[in-house]
Parts: sequence; structure tokens; C-alpha cells
Amino acid sequence: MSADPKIPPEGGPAFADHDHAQCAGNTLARAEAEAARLGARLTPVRKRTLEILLEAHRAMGAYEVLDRLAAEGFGHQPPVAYRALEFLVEHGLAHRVRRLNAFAACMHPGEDHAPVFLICRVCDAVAEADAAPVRGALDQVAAGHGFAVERANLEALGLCPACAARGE
Amino acid sequence: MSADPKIPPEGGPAFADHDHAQCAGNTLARAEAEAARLGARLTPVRKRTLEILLEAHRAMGAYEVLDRLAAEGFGHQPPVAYRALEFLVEHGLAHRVRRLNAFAACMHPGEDHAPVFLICRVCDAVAEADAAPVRGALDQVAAGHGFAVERANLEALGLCPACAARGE
DNA sequence: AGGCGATTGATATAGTATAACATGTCGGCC
DNA sequence: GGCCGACATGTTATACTATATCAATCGCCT
Ligand SMILES: [Zn+2]
Ligand SMILES: [Zn+2]
Ligand SMILES: [Zn+2]
Ligand SMILES: [Zn+2]
Repeated sequence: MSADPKIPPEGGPAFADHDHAQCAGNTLARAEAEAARLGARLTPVRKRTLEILLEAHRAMGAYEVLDRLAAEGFGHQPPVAYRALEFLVEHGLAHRVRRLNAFAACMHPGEDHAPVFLICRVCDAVAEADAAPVRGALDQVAAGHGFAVERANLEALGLCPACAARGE
Repeated sequence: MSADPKIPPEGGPAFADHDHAQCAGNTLARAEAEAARLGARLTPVRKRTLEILLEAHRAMGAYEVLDRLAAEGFGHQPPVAYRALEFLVEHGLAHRVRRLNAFAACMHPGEDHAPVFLICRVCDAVAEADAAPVRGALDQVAAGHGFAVERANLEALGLCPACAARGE
């Protein structure tokens, strides 16, 4: 039942130590501004979903998010979580991490970025890095095949600095 | 239903037109050599699974592979397909395409490569491109975060040359 | 023959995701 | 005010993807 081998530190920080409450609040504010700019309605479920992702500062599965939402009086069915998450992803307020079948809040809402995800295989922390250089190389390789890249999933699995220092 | 070399869609070839029977046979031979080199046993189910992937020359879901295997007298249960696929992936004879929850035969077995996948969103063809430049950029970006990349999933979605020419 | 690890198969279940329908809410518009 | 359509939320039901576990078998070595 709860013999979870991985113990993702509750609200674990991304790679760099930081004041996470401020980091989450900050990002939420930017996300709200971005939603307003887009004319996207950040309703209660959606906002709460985003807050949950931001507070955790890690990738969360849809059902994990759903449990939290349900515990707070929202719907108990999968579509409740999936719809909110889909909304966030579509509007660039969150990202889907396919390697983990999970979702993570976007740390740079409104910046129109193509992220690369750095996923620690030990602590499950997920950091969003700038993909511009990677994307450039990708576009060039693809061009060599006559292929036009529209979207890319770039996800790296490895060791975060903290876990590497801890001797993995 | 399979003869016209000009039409990619069903079981379509990768991006470049080619003699697919030869392409598949060739790759299978190289895969067998690689398996032998590794001391990996390419048993009937495993070999047939690889052949199925090679013949299709596209990414296939585990259950799709399972249906084929079952129709040919192998087991009818999911683990049959998942185990064979896992074996192939572990030995570098196939790759997992997470974006599609699917698997594709490796076109360069034994070359110790880190592939990038180019996935056509129209015809579902999947090409395996050299990821070395992409991987280099990725490593550099990751290093900037103190992150050590061990494995990466690099998958691009877009338009293959044939579909682009056909006016998308 | 007997032991042993690897392989295959079946049963059962876990985990992830979406289709389809019902209800409610909030606008503009007559 | 009353109507209407767009959207949001919620529910039921189901589809799709993946793994844990036990049982039988096979190849190989002693
Ligand atoms: Zn982002
Ligand atoms: Zn870590
Ligand atoms: Zn390959
Ligand atoms: Zn195509």
C-alpha cells in the first residue's frame, strides 16, 4: 500500500536550493498574468491544480493530483484532473513529462519556450532547462532527413547535483 | 495492399523510398549478429517480434504486436509481448517511443547510438536520426544545471518529407 | 539423474487515459 | 425577465497500457 521505495521529498526543491514558497507564489502570479493575457479562464479547479503542481515542485501523476483535488472538495473522477491538466498544458502553464506519465508546473509561463526536462532518477526532481540550443541541433539533424519539426519531447534522465553529491 | 513503394501510409516505409524487404532483411541480419556478439539469445518469440517491427517499419504498440504474435501461435497474454519487447530494447535491437507508447525496431543495431526519433504526425512513420549533435547540446545545457545526463528521450513530432510534399 | 537459471505461458491486477452523457453557470440578446 | 448557446464541471463507464506472480518447461552443467 504505502511501501513506496521512492520518497520524493514533500515539496522537494528543484536542483538549486531556494525559498520555495516564494518561488511557487511568484510563478503562480506570472501564470495568472499569462492566463489573463490569453483570455484563458483560470477557474478554481484549474488554479488549484496549478497550485498543487507548483507546491510539489516535481512531476505528479494525474491520479495523484486527482486525490488532492478530491480531498479538497472537487470531483473524484479522472476527467476532473485530466481536464484541468490538459488546460494548463494547452495554455503553457504546465508541461507533460511523458517519461514519467506525469505533469509539472511550468516555471517560465508566458516566455514561449521549448523546454528540456532534466529528471533525477533518484529523487524524481524535475528541472526545466532552456532547450533552444538542443532544439537548434535537433532542427538541423531533422532537416538532413527532410523532416520539419513542429514539437519535440526532450527529456533527460540522470543525476541531479544534490543526489550526485550524496554519492547517488 | 503492400506492394506500392510510392505510398507511405499503411505500414509505410521510413522517409526515404527504399526496397523495404531488403531493408528489413538487412537489419535483421545485423541484429542477429549483434545479438550473437552480446551472447543474447534471440529465441523464436523474440526474433519474430523483431521481424514484426522491422516489417512494419513504424512504431507499434505492445498490444498490436501481441495480436500478431498470438495469431502466429505464441502466447496471448500481455507479458509475452512486453517481455520480448523489453529484451529487444535492453539489447539495443529496438527502441521505445514514449510519445506514442510504442516500440520500433532499431535501424542501426550494434552501432551504440543515441537516437533521436522523427515522428510524422500524419502517416506515423518513424525515423531514427543521429542524436550525437543533439545530445551534445543537451549535455551542455544540463551541465549548466549541474545535472549529469545518463539517458535521454529525444522525440520530435512533425511532418515527414512525403507528407509535407503532399501538402500536409 | 538431479540441480539450476533462463524462458515462456497463464492469471490477475495495477496504472493511465478518454468517451459519452447530465447538470449547472454565465454571458448576450429578444 | 426569459431564452439561448458556450463553456465548465461532474458522473458513469470503458479503453488502453503495463506489471506482479505463480506454474510449467527447457537447456545446460555436475
Ligand atoms: Zn515551462
Ligand atoms: Zn536528485
Ligand atoms: Zn537504433
Ligand atoms: Zn508522413
